[in-house]
Amino acid sequence: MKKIFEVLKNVSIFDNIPPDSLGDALDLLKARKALYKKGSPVFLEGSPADFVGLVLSGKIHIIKEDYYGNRNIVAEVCQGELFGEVFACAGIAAIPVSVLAADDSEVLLMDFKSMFMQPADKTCDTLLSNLLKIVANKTLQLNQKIDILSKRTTREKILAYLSMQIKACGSPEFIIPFNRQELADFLCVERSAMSAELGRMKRYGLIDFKKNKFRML
Amino acid sequence: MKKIFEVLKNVSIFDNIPPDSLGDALDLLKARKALYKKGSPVFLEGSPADFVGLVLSGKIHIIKEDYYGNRNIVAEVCQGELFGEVFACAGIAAIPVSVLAADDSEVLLMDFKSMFMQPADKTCDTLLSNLLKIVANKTLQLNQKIDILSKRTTREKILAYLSMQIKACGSPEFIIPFNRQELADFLCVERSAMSAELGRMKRYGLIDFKKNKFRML
DNA sequence: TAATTTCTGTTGTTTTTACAACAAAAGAGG
DNA sequence: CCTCTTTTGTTGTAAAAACAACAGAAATTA
Repeated sequence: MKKIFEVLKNVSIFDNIPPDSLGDALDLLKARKALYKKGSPVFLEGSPADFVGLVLSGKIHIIKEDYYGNRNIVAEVCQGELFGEVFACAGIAAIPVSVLAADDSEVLLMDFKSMFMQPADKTCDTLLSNLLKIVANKTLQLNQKIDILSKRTTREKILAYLSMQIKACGSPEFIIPFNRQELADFLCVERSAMSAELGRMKRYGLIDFKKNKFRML
Repeated sequence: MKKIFEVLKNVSIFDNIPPDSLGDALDLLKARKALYKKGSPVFLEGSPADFVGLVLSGKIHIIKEDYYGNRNIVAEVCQGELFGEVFACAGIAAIPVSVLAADDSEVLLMDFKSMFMQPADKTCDTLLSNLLKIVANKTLQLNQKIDILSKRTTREKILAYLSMQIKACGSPEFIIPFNRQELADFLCVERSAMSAELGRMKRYGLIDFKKNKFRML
């Protein structure tokens, strides 16, 4: 349990909650730990939207599949990050995505319904306002993804994604968290076409890359 | 002022705020009314993200332009709907989109910063939790847009959009709120190509339409 | 109502992508 | 080290989209 607290200290939903109130907050949220093997489902599309997950270790992918089976990685959730909170907060019945463990992962499951039923409670108040900030930021992330997807050509999508990465890590050289297939899924383009386009961009002197290490020129 | 209250009654950010507290809430938010002519800017990209708008009448478009000038209508905001709240709640400095009046519009401008500085206030509490639900739902909307944009072909994008409309209005026959150019911008495809595709889909018996009235077959 | 402007549909050409099939490279396990 | 598997890059072909240019329809205004 001590290890959990170590992770929670750095999780923004618990910002401004004093360490000695953390246990209360977890009780309030009926928190419990669960383990998932790489590739196994955390939630399947259609599950009730009551529960929210916090990644204690490992990596979680939020996946949407269309009727042709094109996978779309909506988001990658890493240690200390939340998932499912949007569905819980929006008050919908079933989640419209699947959640899979991308690595062996430990997840803290929490019940958010309880949070909305305790007005004027200080801890609840803080959780609520932290949550608002988190959800708002997630919305901005989705906006970024829309920025990428609204580009017409594969090259523009790649450039939009890479520019985004540069901004995020502050350097023109960086390591992307996807392999080629995952990147293609994220950008919603064909892997082989993307690979070809990456090759052209390298020859053309726009970018350089080796495996997952990219550099803008 | 009475007319404003009439609109606010049905606005979900003021849900569960008793009518006699509404004035207090508006004071708290430093609300003031502003008028915008069709086509004129409400906020330009780069403006500070302190203010939030509520459409009292008319119609507002949230616009993002890429460096080639392809317009992308991120959202259409109608009477009784909020805009800019995500940027204010996320705590960023400048807004990354432009906001234009799509019609002559009345807007209620509010300062959200004040809301985060009044903990344990009942009205604030309610506003906060309403806001959370709103932002979460907006996130879901963006997810829907991503669902559309992640489709590879124009036809699939059109079908995804139309299916979405059917779900939203509960009938296979409906009127879309865009003209052809706006729809193309929303779907991030070429207008003429989309028009051609619509024609093919009609001839093929997939859909029927006349002007803005569509019907799925 | 006529003139003008805006919107929509059509068509041909060029560019880009999807698709498929395969080759090369990199990794994993024995 | 070799074999097997996975990942990545390459190429040719067919399909789709972007683009451009224009014609007809609809809406607006004088």
